[in-house]
Amino acid sequence: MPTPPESSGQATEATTPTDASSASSSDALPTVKAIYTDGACSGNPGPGGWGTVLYFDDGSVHELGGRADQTTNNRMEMQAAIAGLQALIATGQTTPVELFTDSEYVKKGITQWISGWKRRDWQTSAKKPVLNKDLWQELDTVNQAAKQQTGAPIQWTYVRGHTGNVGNERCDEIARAFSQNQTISLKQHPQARHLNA
Amino acid sequence: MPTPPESSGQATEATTPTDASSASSSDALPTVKAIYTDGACSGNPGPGGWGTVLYFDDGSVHELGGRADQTTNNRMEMQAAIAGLQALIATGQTTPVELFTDSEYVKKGITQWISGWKRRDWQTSAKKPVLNKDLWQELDTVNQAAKQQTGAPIQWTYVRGHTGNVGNERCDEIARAFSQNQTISLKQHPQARHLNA
RNA sequence: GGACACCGUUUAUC
DNA sequence: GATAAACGGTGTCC
Repeated sequence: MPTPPESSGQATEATTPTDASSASSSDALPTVKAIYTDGACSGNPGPGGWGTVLYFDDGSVHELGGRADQTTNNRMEMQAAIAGLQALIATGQTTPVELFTDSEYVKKGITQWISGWKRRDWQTSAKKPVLNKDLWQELDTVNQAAKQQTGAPIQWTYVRGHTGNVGNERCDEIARAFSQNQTISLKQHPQARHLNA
Repeated sequence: MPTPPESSGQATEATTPTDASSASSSDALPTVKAIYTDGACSGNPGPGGWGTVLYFDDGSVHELGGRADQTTNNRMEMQAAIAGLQALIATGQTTPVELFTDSEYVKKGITQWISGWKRRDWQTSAKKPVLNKDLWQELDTVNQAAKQQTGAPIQWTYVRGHTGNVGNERCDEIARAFSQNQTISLKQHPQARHLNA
């Protein structure tokens, strides 16, 4: 089983169902209703992983994950969101989506703080350089592209971590598995294989 | 364990080694090479603490700390420096010393700004009264006395805070402990007990 | 306008 | 216990 490449949206060990149970035999993808994301990092900084799950309106799901050898918790949280939005964009979907994260850093960063950072040329309110600027810009790009394509801004929703939320727990599982280089079976939508970056 | 008195150079809970390991059995103090200082203040203004470490040329150290119920960060930074120079003077040492602080306020205040303040009768360049004049005058006095005694001006050196500098980090620990009224063991040089004001 | 420091808060990751 | 990051504020000076 190949290890997923560094820090890229990548699916490992798809369950390869013999047939799509809920998607009938059509080639059309169901609609993405929700995206869950989470990041993990052993040591922080240290080896990290991220997990993302797309929930479709027919009840099916598509799971993604990735890793980085040396990273931080916050970067992995961002990567998870970037991968989710990239996959969403790849579906060509034109209806709005809600994205769930347990990171206030990611949620507030993309919805509140980023406008100030642009205004101040990527300086924090304390006049220090904004960290993870590369990923913030990437996230900003896909966030705007998703808004454009779906006709509505991504609805960013914070969910408290480790409180039993099924979507969040599953992403946590995926993220942690990738961060520890463990193999994990990702549920992959048969009509969504092309979403794996 | 008694709480140290308000705002005085005071040692708590000396390690009371059975013997001075590196100072042999002589009564002579080793030479102070460096003095580190730091201040802390919960709330700012609020309860504050300061920490000072004298580093001797034989590798031994002598630590000091103190607190104030209601003060500011800058006053505590100044107190730490005053205590360090008072202790230096008490040793009777006649060789030059370097003093490290992470406060540009203290460093520039004593090395650059104070001459202008005296010239302008303790008015800032904006014609407002210089604050903390009491401590500036005290610091000026010990700074000059130390220069006189050691034969060279104190070398005031700025060190960036929280960047892993061992001396600075230790002073930070002491200052914060005193500001929060926590007990902390100060390493005390056996031949330097009299340095505790 | 600039600089340094000192806090307070929040979430996550270990 | 510690790190990763952001926000808000004060203490002080030039």
